[in-house]
Amino acid sequence: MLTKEELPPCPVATCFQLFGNKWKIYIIQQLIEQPLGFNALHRSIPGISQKVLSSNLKEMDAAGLITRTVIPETPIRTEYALSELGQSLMPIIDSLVEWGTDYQQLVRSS
Amino acid sequence: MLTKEELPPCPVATCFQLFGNKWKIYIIQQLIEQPLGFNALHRSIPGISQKVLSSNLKEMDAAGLITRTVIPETPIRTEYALSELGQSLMPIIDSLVEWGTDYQQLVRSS
DNA sequence: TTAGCCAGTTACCAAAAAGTAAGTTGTAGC
DNA sequence: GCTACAACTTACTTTTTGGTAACTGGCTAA
Repeated sequence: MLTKEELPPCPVATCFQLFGNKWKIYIIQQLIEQPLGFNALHRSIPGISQKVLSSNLKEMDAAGLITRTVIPETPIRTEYALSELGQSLMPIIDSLVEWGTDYQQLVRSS
Repeated sequence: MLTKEELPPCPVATCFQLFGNKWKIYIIQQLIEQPLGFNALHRSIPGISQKVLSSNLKEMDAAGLITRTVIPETPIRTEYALSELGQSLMPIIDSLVEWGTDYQQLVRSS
């Protein structure tokens, strides 16, 4: 979670700080389906670099949106999953998908 | 509205292209209250520069989210207002405000 | 005629975000 | 000992975005 000092006064700005870029939303969308390891996540999001994936995962973990679990299998794996807080974003994601889909149809039919 | 070529395949990416930065959301939030002229809008959003306001308004007008009306009063004014499409974003804004507020309370109480 | 308001634009600079590609650590199987 | 895989990190460059501040141009009221 953010500290009180990092928290913007505006609720919407808070949202943007936490998940206001396309990569974070894509990561959340992937993790809705199932928990994934780093490389699996990397493969499932076309175009993202390892560097950007890594930094976004760190920020989302710090924000409390996802969990990072090291699994002592062989080879050792790291599993990223949505936290409860992350799950609570699903209605927002859903409404974005719905609105975006409607807009696409509007454009395509014009 | 965007053209078919500018439209990303992913609905969420479409959303980000149209209103995926804090300034655009702030602009929409201001215009929910009432239509505003350029300078009034500029004064009502602390920290935004005229340049960035101007370019964001252009993009949002092109996307069909807002309307731009020149009013032949003296002095001549330009009025920016939410279009019907822009109004349809209100549920998303509302859910962002709600989620952001909840998160803020979580942080403040921890 | 000069000062002021509205609605911007322009040129230039700084900061933030993202892309590229190679390197690192650790473990395991052959 | 070599190869492979998972999970990253690092150094460097490019692109995008945003900020500063000054300027334009139409109109008006004193």
